[in-house]
Amino acid sequence: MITSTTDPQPADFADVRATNLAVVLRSVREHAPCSRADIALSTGLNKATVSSLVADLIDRRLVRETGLTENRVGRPATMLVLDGSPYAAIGVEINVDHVIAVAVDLSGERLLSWRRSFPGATTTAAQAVAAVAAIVRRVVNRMAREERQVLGLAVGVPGLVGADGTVRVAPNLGWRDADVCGDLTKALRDPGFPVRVDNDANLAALAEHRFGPRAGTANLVYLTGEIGVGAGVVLDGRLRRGGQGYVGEIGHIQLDPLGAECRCGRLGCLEAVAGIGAVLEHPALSPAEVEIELDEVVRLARAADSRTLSTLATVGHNLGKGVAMIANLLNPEVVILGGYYVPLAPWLLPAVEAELRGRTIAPDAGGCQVVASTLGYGAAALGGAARVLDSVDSGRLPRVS
Amino acid sequence: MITSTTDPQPADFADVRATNLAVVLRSVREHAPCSRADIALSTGLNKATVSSLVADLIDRRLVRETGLTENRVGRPATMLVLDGSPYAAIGVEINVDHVIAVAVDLSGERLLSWRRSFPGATTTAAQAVAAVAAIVRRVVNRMAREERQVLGLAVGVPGLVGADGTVRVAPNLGWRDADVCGDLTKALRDPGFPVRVDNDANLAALAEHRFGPRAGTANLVYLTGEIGVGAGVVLDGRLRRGGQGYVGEIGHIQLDPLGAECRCGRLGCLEAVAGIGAVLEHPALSPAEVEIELDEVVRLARAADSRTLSTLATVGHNLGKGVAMIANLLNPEVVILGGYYVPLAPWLLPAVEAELRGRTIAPDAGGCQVVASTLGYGAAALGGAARVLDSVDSGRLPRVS
DNA sequence: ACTAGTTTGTTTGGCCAACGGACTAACTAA
DNA sequence: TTAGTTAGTCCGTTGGCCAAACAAACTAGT
Repeated sequence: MITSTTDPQPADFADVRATNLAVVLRSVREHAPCSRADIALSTGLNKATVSSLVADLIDRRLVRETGLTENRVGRPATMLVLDGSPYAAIGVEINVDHVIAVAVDLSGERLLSWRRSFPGATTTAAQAVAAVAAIVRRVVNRMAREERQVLGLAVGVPGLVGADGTVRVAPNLGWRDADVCGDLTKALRDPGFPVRVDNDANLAALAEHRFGPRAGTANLVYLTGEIGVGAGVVLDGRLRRGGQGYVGEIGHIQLDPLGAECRCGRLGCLEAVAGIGAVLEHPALSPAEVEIELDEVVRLARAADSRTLSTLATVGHNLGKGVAMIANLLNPEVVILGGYYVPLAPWLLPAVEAELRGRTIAPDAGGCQVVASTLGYGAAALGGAARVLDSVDSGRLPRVS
Repeated sequence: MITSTTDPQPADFADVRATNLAVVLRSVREHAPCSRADIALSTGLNKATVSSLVADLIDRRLVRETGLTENRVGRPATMLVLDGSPYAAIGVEINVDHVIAVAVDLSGERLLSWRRSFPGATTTAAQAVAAVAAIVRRVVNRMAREERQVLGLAVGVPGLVGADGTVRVAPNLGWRDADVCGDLTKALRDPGFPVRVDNDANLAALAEHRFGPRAGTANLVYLTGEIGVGAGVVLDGRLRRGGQGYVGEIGHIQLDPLGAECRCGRLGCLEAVAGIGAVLEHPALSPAEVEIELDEVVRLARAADSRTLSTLATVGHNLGKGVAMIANLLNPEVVILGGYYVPLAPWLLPAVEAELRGRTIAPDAGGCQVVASTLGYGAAALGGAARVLDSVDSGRLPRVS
């Protein structure tokens, strides 16, 4: 059955065409290299229809023919692959002290991955927007030199982002009601591609959903382990944002009424008892110092320093409470730990899993697994690119040249 | 754009037709009585197309012409309404000591609402299935006498229900791994309509989503207040079930590590500190006794008995912690309190709202409101019927006779 | 009463996209 | 060389939407 996202939308031929173009595009992405006959078989579309759709995709330079099969019975098949060269999707993430920009081609191949530090300790929204605009302009120029058309840009911000791309609150950046999307669009002056702003955890979840080892998992949750803790939630194959776009704000849920005081003033927030701050000795460090001290923690843990191990176990158990909450409420197939949790995962995961299993009412934790992200730093930026590719995959193809 | 629920599904004409039939059907449901021209205007479909679609719906007896407009300029319009008479949707809920069966017609009009108590104190799955089969047979007979075709049946069970309709665990019923859906289908012997089993909170959420005062709200959460506490979650307009169907199992999330002991053996579960058990004096009562004692609590609260008010305030604050968790993680537009929470709502809601506002990181609680359900007992049964109507609305129309 | 204007809903013809089957193309195997 | 196999195109058909013309049935104004 056809089901439109916004319900009362009628369908016509154009929709059928767009749907089937997207189906074929996804099929090529999944099975490349493959022949038209393969696509017809795997999608159930008629061979003639597939030929027509593929011709259309080739016209749009989304798909490319690449040689023939050999040494097989029957007529050789002309193989199809996604055409990587003519397009690019850009993702950016804004962090406390730096921005990361990533560009990928249509097949998800990473074209570039740039990082730029902010000069000062704190950054206003306007400064950040200027920095993002600058780096994006450079990326766009690079793409233009490679004769790629930019399909879109998505920017991840650690904070509450409304549906319109306005940043309502970003505690770690100190922002409030900043129209990042509007300002950025203005700063880029008629960029010719859509610009979107989203929560960093949301985009990182999308990155895992498209590029991670568990790509394609219909229900997954990504937990950021930065200064703050947030979650990106994919349910039934799509990112869920809720009524105002604030899904996954798990950082200040109280785990223990008698727990440590959080930066937000409340007691026992997940962020306070299971955030990176609970791992390190000295609170309120700069990001660079955090990394240094984190390395030291890893070194001590490797050396089986008992105090470090006990701290990590405590944090792991606290984190496990949070993961169990997610498992009970959202029943994902997998919860992916990102950010600073990744290097600490060997010591955190046992405690997390123990808590998860002990606290979920569903047998076997509802089939929920916990893993550390393998995407590395810049997951949200990569997710921004995934966001752009998603919109292509769901049928917003670039106009034929 | 057309977006299929299971992604790689290609579309063809039949899909366009089914989509547009459903669009017109929903339009009639929403704007009835209305003319073909009204539908064309509101859906954007062509007048000719609407005529053809309406003719099809009339053939299927889903829609009926009802008189002409008068005293208006121009040719009088033939008004259309949903045809209530030829179909029925059945919903059933299984409770600890009784079952409730509800039938509604296509327009949601309630045709009957039957309740049947179980004889013994406890009921096995087999006994319950037999009782449900018996009451459903009687409902089906009644519908047959009224010459209605039964479109489907959905049964709500308070427990973990897998995607296949198997009840994995139902603590309050004492069931484990009961194939309720399979057994019920067998007991009904080729019923000629689809039989589904779902979690009671899920169905109640659907009931609110279709019939409640906040019907149509894209993101809502229903909280059951029975012996156990569970949540049904509607996000982006659809019920979300997660990986194995266990979304919303909030009852045994720990609110306070030092809280009261729960029936599950853990400490400080939501169910233990905010369930109905925390309101009443005597734990482990039979459902009938609970109702009696609940009436007494309401009486005392009305009389401003200070101990009762303080108990309710405590429970309200605890419940508020749970609602805040939901608001932070899922960001719904509304959380609806059901079951035993409804009569207690006047005393619970102030505390719940205070906690909600104090514990949500998003400004204004992310736009989340808390209200008491107005659907009364049998919400899950009504939701079962809603589940059946949903599948009609999304395009699974009954075959033309 | 008659005409002009308005609105409804049907009819007609055109268009578009998918489909099935026939057909051509290009290979392997014997 | 021939038979068999597989790939992809061509062509006529089908089905559903659309635009526009048209018929139907009313009100309003003279």
